[in-house]
Amino acid sequence: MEFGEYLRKRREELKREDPQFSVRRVAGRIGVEPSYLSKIERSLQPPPSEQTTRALAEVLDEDADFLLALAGKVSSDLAEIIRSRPRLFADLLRQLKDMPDHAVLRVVREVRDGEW
Amino acid sequence: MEFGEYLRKRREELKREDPQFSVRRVAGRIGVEPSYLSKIERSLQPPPSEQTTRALAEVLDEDADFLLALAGKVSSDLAEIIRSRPRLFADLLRQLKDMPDHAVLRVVREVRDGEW
DNA sequence: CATGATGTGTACTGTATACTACACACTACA
DNA sequence: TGTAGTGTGTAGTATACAGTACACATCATG
Repeated sequence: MEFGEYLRKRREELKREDPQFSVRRVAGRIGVEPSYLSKIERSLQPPPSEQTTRALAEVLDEDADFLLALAGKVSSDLAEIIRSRPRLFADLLRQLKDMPDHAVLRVVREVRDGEW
Repeated sequence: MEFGEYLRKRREELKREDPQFSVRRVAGRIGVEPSYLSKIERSLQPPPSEQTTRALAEVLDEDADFLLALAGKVSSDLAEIIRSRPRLFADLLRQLKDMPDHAVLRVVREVRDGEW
């Protein structure tokens, strides 16, 4: 699903329970013009900046990394991590690229549990 | 060290052994104007596009991921990997962010050697 | 039935990105 | 001494990014 399409679906869903989730109100809360948000939701504009996407994620109670991915972006803190040790993390990611989720999760878990 | 500074150092180093590595010749090989490359090397221009940075890496026999990192960028194939499973890889990277190289390398090695 | 809120269309803006084009002064060397 | 090559300065360009500003028609309701 596209970014705009997803956004509209999610916002409409929340709006059914709470009229606060109108285009205008949400636009107000994230600090952009209503017409701009409207266009984004209908894919007449490309996804907004990382900052605005993060604000949207917060308001719509969505995961920021997920929403940024839909927007075709990668969180700048992740980019920063990679840039700090590019060869190391590049190798790691290319290695894990096609591994099933559970295998990757195992790495996360083992590292977190300090088995190193 | 900055991108431009590094570039110049590396090119000059190669030039000492081979006059092919003049600003003009290198610019020609990577497909940009000499004055543009000159300005980049003196940090009068920001680092070039990913494509041009890759071409530079090839000509200067440098690691592309390393050079892209110096340029403040992340390889688009890595961004693509993250975007394919954003929450998974975001967790992974934030978890490994402060781990020493050898710990991460151990993961890379074990995955490569098929112990999964 | 007036009033407030809603979604959207049109037009425009400022800044950044990623360069090109060309002229110029200098150097090497045949 | 002229000619080929070198590095660099100035000026300009096309495209993308990230929006704003405002008017308009529609809808709901008190």
